[in-house]
Amino acid sequence: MLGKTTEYAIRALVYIFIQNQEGKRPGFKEISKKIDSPEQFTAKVLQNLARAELISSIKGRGGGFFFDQPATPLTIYDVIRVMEGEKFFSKCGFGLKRCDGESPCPLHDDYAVVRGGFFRLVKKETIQSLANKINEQKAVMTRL
Amino acid sequence: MLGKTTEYAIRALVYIFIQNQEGKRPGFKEISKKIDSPEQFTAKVLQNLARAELISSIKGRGGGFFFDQPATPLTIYDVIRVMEGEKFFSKCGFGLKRCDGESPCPLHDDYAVVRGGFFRLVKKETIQSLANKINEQKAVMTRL
DNA sequence: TTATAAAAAGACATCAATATCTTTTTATAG
DNA sequence: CTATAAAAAGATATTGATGTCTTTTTATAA
Repeated sequence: MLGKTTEYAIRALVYIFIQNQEGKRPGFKEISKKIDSPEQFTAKVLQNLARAELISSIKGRGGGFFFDQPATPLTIYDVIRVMEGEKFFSKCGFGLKRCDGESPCPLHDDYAVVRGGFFRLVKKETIQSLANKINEQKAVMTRL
Repeated sequence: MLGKTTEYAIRALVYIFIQNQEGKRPGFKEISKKIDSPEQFTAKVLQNLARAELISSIKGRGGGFFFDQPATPLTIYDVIRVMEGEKFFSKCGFGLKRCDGESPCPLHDDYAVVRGGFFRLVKKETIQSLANKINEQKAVMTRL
């Protein structure tokens, strides 16, 4: 479904958010260790997230990654949009270049339902809500 | 969602099925033209589908691709399983190597619902049902 | 039995996603 | 001001998905 790069992004954001709650600003080495992702590649992903202004970063001693507005919910939808692009949510399931109610592919109607469910999911869940589940030990961050 | 290769496979199967209904056995050149896919690559995809016994093929003059048992429904699920592998349906949405009710990722429950919807879709729809929609002009095979 | 048509097979080629390595820039501590 | 810590940037590498080209095998028709 999502590319690895997007998965790293979501996991990294959740980890950063949780660390921020404790007043810390983790760096990419720590993050990659904790979310089980390749170190340098994670640095690139974090760079992209910072450029897209989903997070902020500070260079130099004591630097790291953090949320400027931790109270503002950041939906998984927003993360996917930044990482995968907008068309991710509209691509035809049958592979047609164009596909709509006017001249639909044979999967169009059923696929619209499933996609709608996915859309609601990523609009409902946020980095904050995922972090809460982990804080409340209703979910885990990693697993061997 | 699905890889291009799988999309070509599904479109090709639907086209072959429709042609078979008219007593014809299309070859890969005709198929690739009609489903808008690269010619040689489509030949490889068809080879794989034949090796997996989802279709049969005949070499030589008058040869081409066809369904041995056109009356036996072939689900989209079966096609995806052959093309993408079984794990396609169980991969964790958050990217964890293992993820289940015991120690779920923070997307687990919501994701299970969406995936369930997708699973029902691909188990319900078949090459035959897609072909019917096209025959009845309720859907189209390609679009520029 | 030879020419032809078609799929199968094998070898490459290209491109995007994923990943690593090195150098540069920036900030802070001492 | 110098050493150090950290992110940013640039260059390169690897891998898997996608795509092409050439040769081989198989079947049929004439």
